[in-house]
Amino acid sequence: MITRASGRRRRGYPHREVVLGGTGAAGDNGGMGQSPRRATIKDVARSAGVSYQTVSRAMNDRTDIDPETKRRVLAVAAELGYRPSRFARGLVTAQTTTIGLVVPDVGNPFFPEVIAGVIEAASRRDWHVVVVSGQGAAALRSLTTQVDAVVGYLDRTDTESWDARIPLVLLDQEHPVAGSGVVSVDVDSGVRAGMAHLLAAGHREIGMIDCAADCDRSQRRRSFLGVLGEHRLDAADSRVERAEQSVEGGFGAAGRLLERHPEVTALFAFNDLVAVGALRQLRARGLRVPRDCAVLGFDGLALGEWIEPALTTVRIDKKRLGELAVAEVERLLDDPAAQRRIPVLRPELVVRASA
Amino acid sequence: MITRASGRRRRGYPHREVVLGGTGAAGDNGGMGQSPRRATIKDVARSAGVSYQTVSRAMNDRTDIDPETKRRVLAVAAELGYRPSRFARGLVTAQTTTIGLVVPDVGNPFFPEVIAGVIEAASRRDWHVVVVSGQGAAALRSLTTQVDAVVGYLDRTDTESWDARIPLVLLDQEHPVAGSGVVSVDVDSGVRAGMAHLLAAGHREIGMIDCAADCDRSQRRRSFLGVLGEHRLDAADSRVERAEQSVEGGFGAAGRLLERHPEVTALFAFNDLVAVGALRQLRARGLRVPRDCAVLGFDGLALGEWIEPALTTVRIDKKRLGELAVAEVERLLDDPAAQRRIPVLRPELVVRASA
DNA sequence: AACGTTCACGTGAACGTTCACGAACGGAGT
DNA sequence: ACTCCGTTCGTGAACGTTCACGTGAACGTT
Repeated sequence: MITRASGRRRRGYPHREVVLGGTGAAGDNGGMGQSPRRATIKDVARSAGVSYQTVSRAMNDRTDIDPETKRRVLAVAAELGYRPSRFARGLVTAQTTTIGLVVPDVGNPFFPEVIAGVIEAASRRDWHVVVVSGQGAAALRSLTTQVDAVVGYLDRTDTESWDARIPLVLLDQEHPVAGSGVVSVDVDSGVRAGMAHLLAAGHREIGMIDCAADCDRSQRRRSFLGVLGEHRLDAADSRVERAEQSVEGGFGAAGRLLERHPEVTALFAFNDLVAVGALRQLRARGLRVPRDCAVLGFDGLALGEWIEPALTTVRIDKKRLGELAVAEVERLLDDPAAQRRIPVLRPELVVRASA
Repeated sequence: MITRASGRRRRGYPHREVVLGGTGAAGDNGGMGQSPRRATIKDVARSAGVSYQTVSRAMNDRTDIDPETKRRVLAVAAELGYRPSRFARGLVTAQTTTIGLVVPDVGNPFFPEVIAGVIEAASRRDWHVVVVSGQGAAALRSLTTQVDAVVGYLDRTDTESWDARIPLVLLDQEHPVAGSGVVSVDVDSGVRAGMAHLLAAGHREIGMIDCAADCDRSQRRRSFLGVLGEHRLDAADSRVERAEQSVEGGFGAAGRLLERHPEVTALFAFNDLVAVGALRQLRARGLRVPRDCAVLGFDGLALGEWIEPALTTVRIDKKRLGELAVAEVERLLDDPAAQRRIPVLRPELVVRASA
């Protein structure tokens, strides 16, 4: 009963892939690999001599289909390279929500831990997570059409062109954007806990390695200088050195700081990565940690306990940060106009060997 | 004011939404937290007194729309909490391909680096990446309906129930699955390079910390024992201790190994995380590295150069691993029946302080 | 012989969006 | 007056899938 030869070719009207191809033609599908048109369920049906519904039944392991028919349909589907369109399917079935996650740099171990937290929280809700890395603004735009909401560790500049078409939850951003949610970290209390520890150990000459100038998170420095001021200590800005958020950045900044202020006996770092760099700088200069100079990190990365000496740090519960962000997304998705009550995560001092 | 109300509506017949709208539930939107039905473009159109096409124009910043109309439509859309369905949109516009990435454990820094590689390679093609972590089988199934292909660092057991509905590319899996692609790592040559380094340094009593028993990657051990045999050295299996792939696992396994074989002067670890654990164990026992006992890692994680002593290791170019995997996906997507030529990644010995 | 039942399969109708058209309108130009 | 044009908007028709039915055959039951 296979009478497919005649009905095979449809009309000669130009399929609109050509028009739309303008978007994709730019980069991908390089060279010859042009697939003229993706096989649809109807192509399979026609080729197998059945109706599209029967194909659907075969593909989805449904009943009401003869095993022999099913086998034949599946064979034809395989031969044609048929893959059901997830868009068409998603349109008619229950739509699983997908959230985007934007992180600036997967190289910094902080973010993988946040990613893990977000993924875990999302999968508890049967949600999916699209992770994009690299510079925010472009990533944001490309996500907007693909996900139901975005969680992002973004700078202020990245969110400037946000159209608020879908909910956005910012992680630890000191400058919230109108119409977006925020999960905040109580940096001030964290810095104070860390500084209290340093002061209690007798340190009076404390330097800080802050993030780079283009980073818009200044709470750590403000709290740092605030604490010094409250204790009537020299709160000169010159004791604050800026660094890229990397081991190399911390290494260099610690070097510059020690050149200018050899008297410092403790270093407070913007994050653990920078702290590790500082640690290496101190070792390179033959200084013992913590005897000659103590080092205090921030973030509480796992690697802090693997290095020597183990890093004293202010830990942020990244799993929980992710969970809170996802919960915030859920709230925003349910009711975009809901009352804003910013969840705040309180960091915790973890005393190890380095301070 | 606009005087178009009468002229524009030629026939006032109720759009047949009435049938659908008959679900009275749709009316009480916003009462409880439950959103009974998501607002569609037609809801916005009706509420704003325009056609759905005009709403579409407003939402997509298109021309052919009066600024005033646009403003009103957008206001209505915001009020109704309207968000365009990405499925409906994806159905009609160019479908951006999305790939899933399954990694067993985001806690192991190896995977974030692979993730970064995959994401980077994907974004070069304007693709999206859905990252799922945790146990494979369930994750795989949930992904199948959401993505166009899957890249996974999976065990054999995870892929057993794979239906091959969409392409699957396995990372460094020694047991490929029928109908899936593979990106392989030439573990043997890596192990040999590392062992050659140890042997050249005079080590003869070499122990190994392998992965746990339920891990199906045995190439490292096979090559390790093979090299020993070729050099007429004691290739006793007793010098191979198994460990969970974590710092703690390596710590414990190194302890057990040293108890049984105090004579070993070098340790070859399954991966860098395990190697770091071994390093800690050695330090805990007062042994100097590499003088008393050398340590050789595998993977080439960034953290290897941050610790003390810096870890000598066999580096896998994870960026490239991701790139190859994505390229493989592209090939499979283009032509599922293409000739199989497994890309092989050759690791490289990085000599640092620990061996 | 007439009538239910089950099995295997086909037929409209959605789902929500964008695209290709065409139409109404006002303001010019001749 | 007429045509012509640009602006602004609406009307079908896709896109590819699943769902709720409907249908015909084969088979048994009354």
